[in-house]
Amino acid sequence: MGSRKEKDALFEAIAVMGKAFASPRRLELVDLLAQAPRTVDELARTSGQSAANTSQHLQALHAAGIVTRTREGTSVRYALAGDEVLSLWLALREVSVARLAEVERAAREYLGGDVDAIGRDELVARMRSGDVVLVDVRPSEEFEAGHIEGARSIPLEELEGRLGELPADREVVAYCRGPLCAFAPEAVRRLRAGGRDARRLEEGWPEWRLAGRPAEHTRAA
Amino acid sequence: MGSRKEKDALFEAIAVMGKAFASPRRLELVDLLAQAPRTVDELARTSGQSAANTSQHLQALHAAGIVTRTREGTSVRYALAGDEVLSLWLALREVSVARLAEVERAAREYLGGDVDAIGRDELVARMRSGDVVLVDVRPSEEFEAGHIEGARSIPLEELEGRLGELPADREVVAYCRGPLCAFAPEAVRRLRAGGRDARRLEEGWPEWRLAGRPAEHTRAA
DNA sequence: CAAGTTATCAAGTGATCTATTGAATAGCAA
DNA sequence: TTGCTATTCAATAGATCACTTGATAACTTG
Repeated sequence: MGSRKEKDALFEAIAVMGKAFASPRRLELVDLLAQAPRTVDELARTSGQSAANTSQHLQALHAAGIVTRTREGTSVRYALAGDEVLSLWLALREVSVARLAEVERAAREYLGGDVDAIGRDELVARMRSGDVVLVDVRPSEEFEAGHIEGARSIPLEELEGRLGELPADREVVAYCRGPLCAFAPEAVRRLRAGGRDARRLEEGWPEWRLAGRPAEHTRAA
Repeated sequence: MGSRKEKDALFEAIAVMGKAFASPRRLELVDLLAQAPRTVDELARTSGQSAANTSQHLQALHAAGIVTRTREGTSVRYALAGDEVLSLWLALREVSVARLAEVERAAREYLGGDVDAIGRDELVARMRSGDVVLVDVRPSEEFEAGHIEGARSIPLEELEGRLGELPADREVVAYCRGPLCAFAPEAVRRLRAGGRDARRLEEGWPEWRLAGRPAEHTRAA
């Protein structure tokens, strides 16, 4: 007890968890799983990498206890292992934005020009008074897996074709996967180009859910 | 904006932070720095690795924005970069204990048999009523850098020789670096062997400080 | 059962990471 | 300046990791 050898073994074991977060590909998978559980095939397609590679990374995440695995007929559905894991990922992301200038720079580059944002509480207040319409611009599967209460789903690609569905006299608030997701900023730009008054929600679905705000889950999380 | 290339760059940049937590040696350094700032030489000696290697790891941590560096005459003092970093480390450690059976096993092995623990609130209440004495069993430099209000410093190695300093009619509570530190459990065993009534505090100094509980900082953090 | 999907395995190659060694540099003190 | 200590640099060998390719296994459906 208490020896150097045992201490090394302990840190070695903890580093298994650290290593799981050491690959950009794996982080992208974690980020996708933070929205909704998915099959290997779906993950491979939306992250643009080969199925074999995706499967390997998912197994690494599984070995680190970060994701759970469920067989569903011919496919296997992976999901984040729990809310502690989700909040660990959000914390890692937040610290890296705060402390690494390169992350901040890459984020600005990826997101495009900044657009006006609205916070949680103001959104809730303005929804209650009915002068705002909330739009979830993520892919519809993610909306179906869970979304903010009262939101309607209009995936970004369909936005321009469905502008007519949105009342012209109300401000539109768009939200997406989170502060590092490009969907909502882009949606706001397109809405404005279409003559609407629009802002993005400061945060995304995972942050909202984790904060315990009103949400609707259509399928099991 | 919004392209695959830019998305990859973003995750690549975040993974820099993840990679910093991917090595057991670096985690040990972070864990030491969570107690108190230290010089390269001190870190190398207490972690039992070469100075060159320690320096390299510290540079990796610095590049990831996890530690800050200050020149002090002929030596360089490193410190954790902020409380967000500390809480990220604590979160990583906690999740790995919760989700990796191997970490839990290695911890049991390292800590030796379990000893009775006392929680924050009970400790505060019993200290107030004066029927408990709180002992910090970490090395004295760590105590000097900061400790729980009202604690007295008796480093583990000196404990047996200084048993006489402790009132025999009060229960002793020992605390150390945290739940994965072997000092406090070992101290409790030795105190009991010496005929004292003793328990360990459930948490360590970093958790206490981060929770905003009463603390004394003798030097700058 | 046969065909088709989905996921995993196995092997190999190039890239990255780790720890070591020995040398170089920066600051301090005599 | 000269010596001394603390830190960093540079080069290297060994280990580990990432991604590809091609084959295999699990399951569903016709």
